[in-house]
Amino acid sequence: MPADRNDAVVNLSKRRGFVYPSSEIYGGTRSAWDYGPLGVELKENIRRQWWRAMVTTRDDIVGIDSAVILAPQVWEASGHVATFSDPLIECLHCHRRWRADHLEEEFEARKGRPPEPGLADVPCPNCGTKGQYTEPKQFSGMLRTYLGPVEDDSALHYLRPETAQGIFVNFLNVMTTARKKPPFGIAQTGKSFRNEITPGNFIFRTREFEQMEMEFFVPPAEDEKWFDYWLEQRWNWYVGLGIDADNLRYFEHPKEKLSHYSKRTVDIEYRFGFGGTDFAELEGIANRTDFDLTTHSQHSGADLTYFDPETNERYTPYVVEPAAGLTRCVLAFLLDAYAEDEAPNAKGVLEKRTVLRLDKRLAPVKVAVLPLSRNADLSPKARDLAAALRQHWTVEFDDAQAIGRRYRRQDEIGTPFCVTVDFDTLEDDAVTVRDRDSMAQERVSLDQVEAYLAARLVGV
RNA sequence: GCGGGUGUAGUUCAAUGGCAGAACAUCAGCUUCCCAAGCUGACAGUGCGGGUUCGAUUCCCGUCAUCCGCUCCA
Repeated sequence: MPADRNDAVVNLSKRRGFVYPSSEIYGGTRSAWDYGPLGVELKENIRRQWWRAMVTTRDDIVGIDSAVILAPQVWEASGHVATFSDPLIECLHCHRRWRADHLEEEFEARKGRPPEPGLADVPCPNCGTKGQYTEPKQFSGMLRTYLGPVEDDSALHYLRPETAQGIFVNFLNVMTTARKKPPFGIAQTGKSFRNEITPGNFIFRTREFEQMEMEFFVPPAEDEKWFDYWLEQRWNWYVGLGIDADNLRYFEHPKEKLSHYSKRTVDIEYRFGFGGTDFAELEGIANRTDFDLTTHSQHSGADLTYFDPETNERYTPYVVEPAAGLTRCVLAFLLDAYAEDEAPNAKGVLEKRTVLRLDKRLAPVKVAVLPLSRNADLSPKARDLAAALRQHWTVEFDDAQAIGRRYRRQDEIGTPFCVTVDFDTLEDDAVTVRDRDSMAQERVSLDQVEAYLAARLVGV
């Protein structure tokens, strides 16, 4: 049911306020999506868990928040201006589009001879027509903007296509001010922008998206050891937050298709199940070698080497980079949490129940306070309780319509606990706490509710 | 960007060259109401722009969005 599940999740996202089409009242723009009240909570909870796992619970990684718009020289040095664009050609006969370099290489490879320049003999893989293509057109993956009053070349700047470069250019700053030495890491989350040819599959591929990247600087000889370490760490992070391991897999990039900076790249893929995709990339772990620090050193003139006083050696650190898509994580966690089971209704008939089995740490709302009915005696008590709990967690108060309906509403957005104030509460000062997954209820005295929930909401 | 499909309440679907309907959802109210119950009521729609026509949601053109494919890899 992956296709149905995906439709259901897209639908739920809109209906309950996780994700909306961007600029919807003007017809929408396909480049991006907006995150609603629940979506922003989920996204920030994912970010918080990542930051906690990568930064605050470790003494070898620190965080930064660099600018989206960096000096244009950064992107020239990083190789993005040169290589982050593809030569696209179109067959004049069938109008299919191809990457000129790929077409040439594959054709020559089949003939078993070294590449010759030109596409004169190369047949269109679709219709077979030989050599009839438009001129190659450079399609840049970077978004441009012009800073200042004059739109000329000197004002041209780029929106970052990855957060990583903001880390590399701050390598010296961080190393000296945070007093770190390799192996150590610098982490950053934030927006990145890519002029994707085709955005699509809901929030999977958008032109504006969020990343969670960490650059781990290590002695050159230790790169492979740390690469394996992060491969395992990152897998465990997903599984630890509830992703079904059967829906994850590693994908080793073939050597000949590696990015310009990479010695080895392994993706962690999730079974998104969209359209033509089955598994698709959630996070890429790359061995960027000393490529970035070396090139920035050459272009800027800054010395980006590290001198190790213990071994008396000077070296340019190698970099192992786990780069995750935060917005893709939102989608993966939503898809993986979505479940339908059965629960009896008021008449004892089994009915479908939709429930997001999100990890408690990720759930957008932790507790819902629900007076059994809208009643002058119950409401004040329930509101006071909600206000008290709100000091610690995200809390919803809901007294509209039947109690069963309200439980289901909370199930659908993944709220782990519902606290019900009923007429007995007025006598015994106790409330009912209901668990999302088991639907089991427990009577807890009012002065114990906070402690009861705190014990079950650790690490949020 | 190219080829093909699709655009009707929040959602899922009807209908029509001449007043656009339903279900569910939402909101208000009633029933001491613990798992989507019942009853009453309310809000709410032809993606946008142009053309043909006395009249267009319906036919035509454009545009925007979306789905499938080529390509993009967080």
